[in-house]
Amino acid sequence: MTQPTSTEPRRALTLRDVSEASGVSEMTVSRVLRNRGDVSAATRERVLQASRALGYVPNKIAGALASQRVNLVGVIIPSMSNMVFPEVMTGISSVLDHTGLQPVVGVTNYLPDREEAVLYEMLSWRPSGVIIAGLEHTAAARAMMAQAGIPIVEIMDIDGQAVDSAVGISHRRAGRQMAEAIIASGYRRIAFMGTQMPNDFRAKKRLEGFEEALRRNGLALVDREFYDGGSALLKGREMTAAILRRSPDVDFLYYSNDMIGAGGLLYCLDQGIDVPGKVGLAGFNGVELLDGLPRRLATMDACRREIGQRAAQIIAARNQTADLEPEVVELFPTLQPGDTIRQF
Amino acid sequence: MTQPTSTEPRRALTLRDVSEASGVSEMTVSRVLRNRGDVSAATRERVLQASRALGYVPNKIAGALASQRVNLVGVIIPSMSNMVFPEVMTGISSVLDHTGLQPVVGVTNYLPDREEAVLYEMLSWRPSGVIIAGLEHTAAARAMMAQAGIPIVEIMDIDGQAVDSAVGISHRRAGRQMAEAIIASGYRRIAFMGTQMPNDFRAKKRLEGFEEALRRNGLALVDREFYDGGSALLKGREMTAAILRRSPDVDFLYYSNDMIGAGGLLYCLDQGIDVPGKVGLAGFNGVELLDGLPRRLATMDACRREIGQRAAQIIAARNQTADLEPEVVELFPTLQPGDTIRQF
DNA sequence: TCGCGTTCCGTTAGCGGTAACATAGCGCGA
DNA sequence: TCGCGCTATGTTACCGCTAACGGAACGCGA
Repeated sequence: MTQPTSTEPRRALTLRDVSEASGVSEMTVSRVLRNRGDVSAATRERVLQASRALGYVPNKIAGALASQRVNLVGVIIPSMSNMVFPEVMTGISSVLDHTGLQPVVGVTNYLPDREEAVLYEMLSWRPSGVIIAGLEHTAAARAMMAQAGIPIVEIMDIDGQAVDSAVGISHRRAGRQMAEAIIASGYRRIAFMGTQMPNDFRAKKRLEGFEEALRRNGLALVDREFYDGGSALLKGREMTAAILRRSPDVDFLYYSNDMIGAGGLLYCLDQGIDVPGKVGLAGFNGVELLDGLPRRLATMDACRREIGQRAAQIIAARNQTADLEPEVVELFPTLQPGDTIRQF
Repeated sequence: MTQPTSTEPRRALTLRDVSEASGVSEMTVSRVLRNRGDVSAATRERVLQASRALGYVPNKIAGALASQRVNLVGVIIPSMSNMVFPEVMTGISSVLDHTGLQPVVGVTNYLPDREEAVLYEMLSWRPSGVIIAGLEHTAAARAMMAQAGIPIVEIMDIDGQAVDSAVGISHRRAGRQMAEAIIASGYRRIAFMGTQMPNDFRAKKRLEGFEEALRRNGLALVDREFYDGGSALLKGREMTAAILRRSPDVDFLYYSNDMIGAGGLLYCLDQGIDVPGKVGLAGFNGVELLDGLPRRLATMDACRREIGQRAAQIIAARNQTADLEPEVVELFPTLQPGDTIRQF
């Protein structure tokens, strides 16, 4: 037996090293390490011991090239820092963990060009599937996905045309529903606050649905405010202050996400404003943060975890059974009225 | 020119396809696509056109195997959902973006065995480096990192022995500092709230440093409370309520993270408790969430972004220049007293 | 004893790129 | 005109592993 040489990593170990150390062919070592094919218990043990003793780590690059199989699933999302995608990731992982597939994350910062670049980079690793947020992509990105020959699942949104499969909610409908609930509770002078980001298509669709429902009821937004960057909670406070100063007669504040909604809520409570009597508030997403607020903000959960799970299931299924049809899965968010909408 | 066959992805394209379409050798195509070696402007253009027309995406698996170079950096962190690691990721990306290196994230959920598995999986892709949170790992994980022959940077913490390089702060010292500031402000009956997690070594070290400083001043914690799971903001409220009920004479609440600290602060304000007169509060991390709170929680920023940047810089430098020495970089968090510690 | 199916393991030929070297063609000074 | 040194391109030999097939050794029923 050679020296363990724990301090000298020099050349990376290969199957050949393990094969020599255990006196069998490389192929047999490969079989043992992948649990594939018949190997006697005795040799298996011998190989495993040699492998462990040497500290051998298989080279998946070579393996993937030879077998034409990669156990990676690309996940492309716009951001990691806003509470919503981490939960999607949790859903994805919870399903993938049982399948031998592994998620690899890429972040686009809501930039279409960056999305295209990340996608290109991912596809160049020949993953078993791709999960990507949204239905809006550059033409080139769309073409790449169509050509890739692997399952693609577009998540979060279903208001549009999917390249392949899709799992999400209708943000337009979500906006509409919230507007209807607000109107039904008797509010009439409604203002909106949201992000500046031109590429947050889902927020945009929610607002469209919201305004459409207002219009159908003979109403329109009385004021609106946008922000970008910075602490969302703080921005929520600031925008709310600005709106209430500018339009003191508003009776409802609709926020495009819970974080700024929470900021707005804290501001209103600070100011001693009667919530939901004088002013009602609502956000979107159903983040667990809200559970700790002094009053529960009205919101709609976006089914984030389930979206992740369903998307991962589609990839996994398509990977096991070829020729499955693309599918579009619509989920339905539930409205959580909380304590910031008047109840009758 | 053959049909574009936009609907028929069948067999994946290879260099050969592009080579045939453009009438040059595969090697030349490879050179063009990697911008390496001399190629005449004319052929370069021809190759690029053919490549684009076909929608060719290089196979990095084959490329990596042949060149023995992989532009990936493994990043192994315990969680994505607690505000702290996303910012580390931002720091890492901001540096790596300029280097051609790409981060690949793995999440361990604070489980050592899972960390070992994730590390094994990552190393099997032969990355150019690994950034991993913490200094505590299984023996096998430690051995793998020592053997890997690539730069390894352990981040967040420097209270311990690094395998290779490290970038972080001393959590023990951070705890000590906070305790000293609290004591200096005249608080004496101090309680602690934190996570249950036995594997959050950094939180544990902060508490150790904190208690040590108390001891040196003839003090000890008068009460403590632990939680796990659930909405941190809510847990902060609940634990704070429990402590104040159980030990009504406490005059300071030290939280192991800002999120539960924020929950505690909201609770105290709800209850009309005089903060910081009757009760002072402090957290840890310096999350931007705090900016939106009605009162600014005392905290210490953990240098998260800078940790990510420095770690990425080390990997990038080691990748360019072989034989650089391992380094341990200590960063120094600053105490932000906010509005929840008495000032004289 | 023969034949045949099992079990177990080895051999061969790539996977799709790239490093390293080979070579063709050209300009240009002696 | 020759030959040298470029530049632009092609050829060859892998990288480390696995699919597919081959074959030895053995057991067992006829």
